[in-house]
Amino acid sequence: MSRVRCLQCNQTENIRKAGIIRGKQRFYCKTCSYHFTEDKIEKVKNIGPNVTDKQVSLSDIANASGFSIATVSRALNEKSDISVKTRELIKVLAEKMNYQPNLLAKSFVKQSTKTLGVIIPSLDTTIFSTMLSGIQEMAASSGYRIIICTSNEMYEQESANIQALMNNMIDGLLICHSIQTNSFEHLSIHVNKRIPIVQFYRVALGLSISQVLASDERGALEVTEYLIKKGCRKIAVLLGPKEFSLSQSRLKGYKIALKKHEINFDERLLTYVDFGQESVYKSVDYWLTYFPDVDAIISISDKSAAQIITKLKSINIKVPNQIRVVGFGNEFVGEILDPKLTTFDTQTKMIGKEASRLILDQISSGKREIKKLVIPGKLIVRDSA
Amino acid sequence: MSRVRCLQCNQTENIRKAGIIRGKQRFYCKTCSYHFTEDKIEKVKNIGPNVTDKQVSLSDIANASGFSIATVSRALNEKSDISVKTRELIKVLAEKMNYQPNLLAKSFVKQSTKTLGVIIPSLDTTIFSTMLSGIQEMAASSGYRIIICTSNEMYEQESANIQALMNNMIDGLLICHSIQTNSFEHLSIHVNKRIPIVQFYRVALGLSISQVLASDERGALEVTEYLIKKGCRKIAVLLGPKEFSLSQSRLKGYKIALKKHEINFDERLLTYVDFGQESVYKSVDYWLTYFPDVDAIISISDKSAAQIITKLKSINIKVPNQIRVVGFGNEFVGEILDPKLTTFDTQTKMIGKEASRLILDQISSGKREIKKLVIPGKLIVRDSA
DNA sequence: ATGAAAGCGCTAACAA
DNA sequence: TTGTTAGCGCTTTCAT
Repeated sequence: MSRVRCLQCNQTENIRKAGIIRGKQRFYCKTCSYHFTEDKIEKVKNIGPNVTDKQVSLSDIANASGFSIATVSRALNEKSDISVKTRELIKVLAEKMNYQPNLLAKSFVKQSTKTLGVIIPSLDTTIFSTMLSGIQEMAASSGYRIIICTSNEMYEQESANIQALMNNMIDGLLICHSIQTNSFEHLSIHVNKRIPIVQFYRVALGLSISQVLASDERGALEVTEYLIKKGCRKIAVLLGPKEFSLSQSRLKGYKIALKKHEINFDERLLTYVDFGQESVYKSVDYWLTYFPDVDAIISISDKSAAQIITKLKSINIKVPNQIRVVGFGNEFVGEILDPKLTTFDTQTKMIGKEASRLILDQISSGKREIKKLVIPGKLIVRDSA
Repeated sequence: MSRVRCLQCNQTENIRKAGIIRGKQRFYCKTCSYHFTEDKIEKVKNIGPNVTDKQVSLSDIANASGFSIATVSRALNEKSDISVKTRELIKVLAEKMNYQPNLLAKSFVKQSTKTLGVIIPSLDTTIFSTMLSGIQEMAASSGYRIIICTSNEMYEQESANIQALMNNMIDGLLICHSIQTNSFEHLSIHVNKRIPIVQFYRVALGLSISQVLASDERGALEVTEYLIKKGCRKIAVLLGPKEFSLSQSRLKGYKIALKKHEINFDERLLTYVDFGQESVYKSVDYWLTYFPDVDAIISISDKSAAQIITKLKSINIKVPNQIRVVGFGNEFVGEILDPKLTTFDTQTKMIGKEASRLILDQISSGKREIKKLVIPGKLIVRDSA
């Protein structure tokens, strides 16, 4: 059996040799129809697990200094009830012996890891990694690390991750639910535990857990009003999956704006997509076929907005002249689009930051003050609307 | 003193009230000149730290069942030397008592956390979060979690993070160096420790540490040759910071291609940027001023390529007719650019995956086989070149 | 100011 | 098959 592993599908089965290219063996993976070369895998040397020497522990320093373990611990932790002389002596010795505290032992006795757990649906979506960045920044500024788990939008994985993390691995949990998640017992059973929890971005209603949300409703309202003021009357909306609280909030804001300006709400102007390019393109086709007089499109994300504009341009519809397009999220892609994208900045990073701050507050205070925070966003007017 | 905190700069000083808007108090932060409202901060209730009840431990189950702690441990860990009857009995009891193992204690006695440490320069750059995604996927498939630290491109932070993580917090370390990092003692001192290390993307030469790299040299060579075949003779290159091994590798590939096709290398066609839009725009201005006959630009990243194209369009230079542009990385932005971006796909996610695989192999085998892996990429031909 | 000793929850070697 | 015991490295209480 071939020991070569496909670089694409990661299997060792069904690999065939496929000629030599530039002096290197080329392979073909039948499973995923992928050609590749083993391009420069150099095995330099094979040193054994020759761990140099054992980590020095408090007891080693105790032995070397003649003091007890307790005293050494006190000296190294800057406790007050110790003579300056002893403390300095021990610190110098520890330095010389290259002492490194075993954080695992420390965490164990304190039952605290100085680590936050974060569960997000995916790392491939800008919006999540941006929130993650905010979380990380805030956490780091308080000396906390973060441990990341992804649910891949699946309930099972989300649930398993919660369980694992809550078993003393972390001091606090930040969670953004998967699409699949629509029951919340896996979370609610942890509500009264030592470890605090904060939900962000996609949250469950009715749980006694702090939350940090984007201003979806208000955002949709502002965006819609802006378009109405520009003269639009037939405003289509591209939403995410129907069950999404996010879709519902945005829809609500949209409806309020319409009502306020006495425009009839037409359900048929809404489409619900799964974020794939396919479904976005389909939506555009659908609108143009059944509602050729559509004069604006509000998109669930900047990425989808970009796809919408690309699609419209490909069939020679002018943006914003014929159809105005607005996105959500203020991602980089909006800046380089042609025309530049008008978008509602949901302050994604701030959501992460605030969620992080909320949980750090709970950890340091020991209080379980339940807060619901809505991060205000703002409309970024550019050229597409 | 005001207790309101600025949503932008995160301070409580210098906050002024600034009128009422839609029934909500509006504020102004003098420090960072930012207006905001406290938009819907609801304090729902303030429950104390009423931890329901202590976590049940092995000893609780031992007491309840009449068996010893050791037997309970064996039963719950599916060890063989235990009667089926006892095992089932204990498992049922544990379930009933809602036992959850204390992972921290487990990690402590095993000195293994089933966690990989990852140090990356930033979470705000697509390329890093994409690699992270690859790392995470591979790790999760082997039951490992990942703990993320960012260096923010600073040596100090990188060094501190290495130190913290290597103190028994993790089973393996994956590191992508910061720009600032140009000495590597902070890493080399850990080479012979129990915890294996793998460098990826930005690596140090001369250390006995496994590495996973993008095929920068080959990529630049392919890209350059492609442009030459299209008839380009005056090919400018936008590089990252000069000290970057990445910049050097790409430069090398570029030079080889020129030499092969007997085109003179002109150092003045190179610019070195810091990834900011400013420096990219400046580069374009520079080329157009001093080398108006430039017929192609190779960019360090797709993001910069996008900025280059935006800039060229703004001064009515046609891409690819007058100047061809090629990016690196195959990011989403390239697909929606107009014209669509020709780019070299460095297989960013694969780099993460392979780095992760490498370290998992080292962990499970206990071997320290030092490998250098170059992940092959491929040219994606679209419209910009 | 310092030391002795208990204990955190679990695993594993050894004994029975 | 089951129990006893030591111990992982550290913190902390209680003596001295």
